Amino acid sequence: MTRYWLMKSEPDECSIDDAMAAPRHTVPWTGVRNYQARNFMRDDMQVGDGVLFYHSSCPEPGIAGIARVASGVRPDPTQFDPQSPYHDAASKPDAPRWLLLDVQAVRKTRLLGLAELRAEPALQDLVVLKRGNRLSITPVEPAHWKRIVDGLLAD
DNA sequence: GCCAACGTTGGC
DNA sequence: GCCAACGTTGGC
Repeated sequence: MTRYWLMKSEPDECSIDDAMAAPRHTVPWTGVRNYQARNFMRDDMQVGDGVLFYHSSCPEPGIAGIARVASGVRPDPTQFDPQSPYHDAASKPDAPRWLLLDVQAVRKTRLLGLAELRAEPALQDLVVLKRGNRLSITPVEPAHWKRIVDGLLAD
């Protein structure tokens, strides 16, 4: 249904450069530990959907690239790995709690920082700009996608 | 490091 | 089911 998404990644863990350097520019989106974000992946995201690749918890937070959804969901193996910071002892292999999908980077863009996004009147309702937003995956309205990809990033 | 905002947990 | 306590997120 929805065709566009914004996905947050901490660049220390997986930056747009890391994704572009990966085989087929594709990385497994590990570490989602929020039910709403998981349900987006499981129920709503489809191969080919557009993704705004967002860098969070870093010196320059903002949109750093364009990507696409490249697979359906499968269990996130890090939940079963005791060494992983994403380990979830309550999740059992026969009933995995957490899922991931593949994200394929399309291109790195100039950094569209938060201040620039907030300064754009057409983007006032972009979910990631809302106060207190903590969801790591959020839907993006087609008009917002167009404003960002065909507008701000088209220079 | 601070702190606002939010999700989760657990006692009742 | 309520809600206080707690942990986490994430910008600054």
